[in-house]
Amino acid sequence: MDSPNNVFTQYLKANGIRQSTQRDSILEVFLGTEKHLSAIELYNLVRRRHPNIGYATVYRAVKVICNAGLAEEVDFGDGVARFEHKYGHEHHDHLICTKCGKFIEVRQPNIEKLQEDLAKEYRFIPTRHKFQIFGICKNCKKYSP
Amino acid sequence: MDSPNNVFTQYLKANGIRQSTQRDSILEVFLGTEKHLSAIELYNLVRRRHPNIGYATVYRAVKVICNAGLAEEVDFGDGVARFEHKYGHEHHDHLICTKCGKFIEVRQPNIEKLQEDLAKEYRFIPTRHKFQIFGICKNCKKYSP
DNA sequence: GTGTAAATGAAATTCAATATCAATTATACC
DNA sequence: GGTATAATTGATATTGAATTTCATTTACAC
Repeated sequence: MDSPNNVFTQYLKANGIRQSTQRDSILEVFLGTEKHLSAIELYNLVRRRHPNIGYATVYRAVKVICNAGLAEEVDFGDGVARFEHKYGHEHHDHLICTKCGKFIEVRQPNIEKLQEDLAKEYRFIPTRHKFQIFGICKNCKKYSP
Repeated sequence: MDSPNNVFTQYLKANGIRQSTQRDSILEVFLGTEKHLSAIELYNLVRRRHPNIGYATVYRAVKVICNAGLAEEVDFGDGVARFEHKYGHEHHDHLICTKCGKFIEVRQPNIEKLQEDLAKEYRFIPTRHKFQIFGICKNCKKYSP
């Protein structure tokens, strides 16, 4: 099967990385969220189940999960690395409100075309992209005309 | 006239910020480069002329220059904030090689259209965007087939 | 089971970003 | 031009996330 857990196990085996109770729990908790979590936020969630887990363990596990292709880092420009897992998510981009900090996930298939065009022109092999639009969301617009 | 120096002076006046020898020099040195500089890199350049200038002064000046609309922050995902001035530059996006770290500036006017479409759909007022494509540049491709 | 190499968790370190504060300097007003 | 005062400067300290270190524990190949 192609469940995230199988993908993860296979990735670990293929790279000589051992399975561990902690890392499995971290992945499980991570997949159970639908948020963009920083390492510390995920650490705090995992600690509910494993009060003795160390921050470094969570920090390292997130890196492994990203390398396994199950998550990716997103950056909203506030100096904190956040991570979103890809289970049940298509790729998407973000509208980021510079007033309240909220972000909206958006899908824009046409951007793939732009990426291909640029890549071809520069003989560049693209692996991923980030497209972020900064501005004022409709709520913030309302309260400061 | 509309020279960067005039824009800067006007911005300062309009916002009750004083003119200073140091800040003027920082702007001058910054505009004289064509690179994406971190605050420390710019600091080291400015120090050639002003050996006694403090890092904090450069750091603060860069923020003011950005607020004046003369530069913007770019982020290549390495944890260091870099700045590029806009004098003689149109807006552009970046192809970033994940192997050698080099980046290519690209212009892609169609992306403005995408931004407008998304903004309209979500009633979002966009002020700027970042579009980054990560991948392997043609040089790195050559040396690792 | 046993040996060994990887993983863990606590703590220390690093480093950019940012804040603090006394001394200095630019500007508005006289 | 002189003066008051509020912003700027530069040295230094602080913050906070990211990352490293290392002794102990654990997974797993044999």
